Amino acid sequence: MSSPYAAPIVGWYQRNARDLPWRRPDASPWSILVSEIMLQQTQVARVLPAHAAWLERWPTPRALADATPGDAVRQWGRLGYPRRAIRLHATAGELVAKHNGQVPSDAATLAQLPGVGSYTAAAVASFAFGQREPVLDTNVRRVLGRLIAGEATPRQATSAAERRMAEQLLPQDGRQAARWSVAVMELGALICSATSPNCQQCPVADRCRWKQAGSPPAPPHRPGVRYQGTDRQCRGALLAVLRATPGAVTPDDLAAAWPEAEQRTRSLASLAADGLVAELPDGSLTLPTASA
DNA sequence: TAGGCGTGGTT
DNA sequence: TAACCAAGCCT
Repeated sequence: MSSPYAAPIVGWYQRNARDLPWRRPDASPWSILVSEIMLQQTQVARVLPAHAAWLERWPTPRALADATPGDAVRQWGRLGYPRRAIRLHATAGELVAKHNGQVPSDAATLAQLPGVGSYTAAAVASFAFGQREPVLDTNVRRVLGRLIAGEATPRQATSAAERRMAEQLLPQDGRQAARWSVAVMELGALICSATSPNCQQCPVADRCRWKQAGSPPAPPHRPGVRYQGTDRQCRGALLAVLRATPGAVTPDDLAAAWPEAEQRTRSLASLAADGLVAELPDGSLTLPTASA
């Protein structure tokens, strides 16, 4: 083990880890990639059924690439951030076109896929292929931030110091590095949570700088962003109509879902720019049926 | 780099 | 109950 934290945290993980489909030994890289995309800003409990249904329908990248982007958006359902469905479909196409239908094993190649950023690239390289990559998600950042820096919550942007710290803590062996990363993530999800950490159950509470400092609260952050009445809500309402309707919908159908015309028009344009909506020659709207 | 981007569970 | 939060990405 490469740090005094590894043994207690990995040991805790082996006793307390949830049994999740994408963690099973027989999980394919594709299954793991799909899970990582779905888990972006989305709770595990909501991802579980969506992931199972997605893999049942599209067990391989090639299967998804043969579907339309609209199929992907419909299957995505109400998971949120439907651009993820469009980008996952586009990724499937790239895997077929450039990677022989396979998920690449190195983080740099993964990071070039649409919808795959630094976190997801590292997670797939590590969890699916045992590559030695630091996996820095919000859980890891919070756990290490508390444990070592003594701060309640991470800053908004990942700092170079955080990357150095994650790198230094990472075991040398790739498989052990993956086990360490998933263990820290799980600790952050189950014990060292954002709002109500359960330090009584924490395997490293005796060496946590944040706890030693008396668990000081996080500094106040910027006023929360509203949702009611935003373009986001409008986009969601319009897309819900499109998902629920086989074939095309009329502009009147959309007007019924969101009466405010100016905002509706603007949101529809942004959905089209994202490749989430297509306009037919007769002026009706559909989910995209070909590559955007 | 700050802000936009969905949806639902939790407190 | 109105925030807050949830395995981020992109521009």
